[in-house]
Amino acid sequence: MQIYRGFDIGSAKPSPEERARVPHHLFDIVDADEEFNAADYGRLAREVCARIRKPILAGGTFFYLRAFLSGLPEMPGRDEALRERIRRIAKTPRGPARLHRWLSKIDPRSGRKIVPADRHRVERALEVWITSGRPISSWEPEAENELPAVKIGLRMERAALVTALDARVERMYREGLVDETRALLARFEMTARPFGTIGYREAAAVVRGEMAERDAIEETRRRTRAYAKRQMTWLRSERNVQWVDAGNGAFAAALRIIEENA
RNA sequence: GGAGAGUUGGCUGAGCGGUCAAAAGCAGCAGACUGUAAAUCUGCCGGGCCACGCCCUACGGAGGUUCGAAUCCUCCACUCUCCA
Repeated sequence: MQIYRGFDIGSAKPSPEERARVPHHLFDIVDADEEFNAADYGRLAREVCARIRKPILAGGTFFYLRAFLSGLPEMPGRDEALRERIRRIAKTPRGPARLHRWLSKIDPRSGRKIVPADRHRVERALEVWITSGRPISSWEPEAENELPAVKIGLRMERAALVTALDARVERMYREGLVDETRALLARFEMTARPFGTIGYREAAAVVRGEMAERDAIEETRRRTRAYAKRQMTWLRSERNVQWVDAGNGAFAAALRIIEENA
């Protein structure tokens, strides 16, 4: 989210002061209507990190982290025209089931792993098949060549986390998330990707008069909590994570871990 | 004071004699994650078991009708709307 120019409040970008103090990279690098994905991020991040002595990655988009640390298999990229065709089929009555049957036929392994309702994954798997003639599951991830890194996971008691999350959403709306969204909607199509994300999806509904701000805040809080939970799930299965309690001592504890591993 | 509507699992809310431990959504918990990833999706979700079957407790309370009730009847309690 923070790669998108103009999507500042809802993506909780660090302030200009913070960014002046510590050089930040790969923030504000694309507009909302430009195509950008995890593979792009992984490539760019590797380039940037090669120039930096001690790069620190901060964030919770762990798929992007993986794309950076481990890289994604060398398979075909995104084909917008093709995706459009697949999506058209998906919109027909029994579309999703048909697409999934097709997938199961050309790639039984993916058919088993991906459920028909998971439209993004069904779409991508078919896209890879159509453009390359190879099932997506035949591309093995590069074996164990993860970039060396010290992984520090912040940990917080659930109740305190929820309180902090709620306050964060409240603050975003107070700081003008709806106005920011209105201005962005004037520049980009409503279908642009970032308008579908937590915070912006609801703020956009407010701008369009489809949702009361109170309800939008509630919905954004809900989705934020669910997102935090997904991040925890991901982090729990991530290997070699060193856990640090969030709060006052966190920074010092993290530094200690980094020095020990230097 | 009169007329009507309602009381369902943590919440919202279906059900209107059996197939109901009770739809659906939310919340909660767990999980997945190969180019949309702050996206997309999955499972569990009253309790207890020697668990693909059984037991217990459940649909405001107490009785009743029935082979059988969340569903019908009676009374009670509470809530809401309208008329006074």
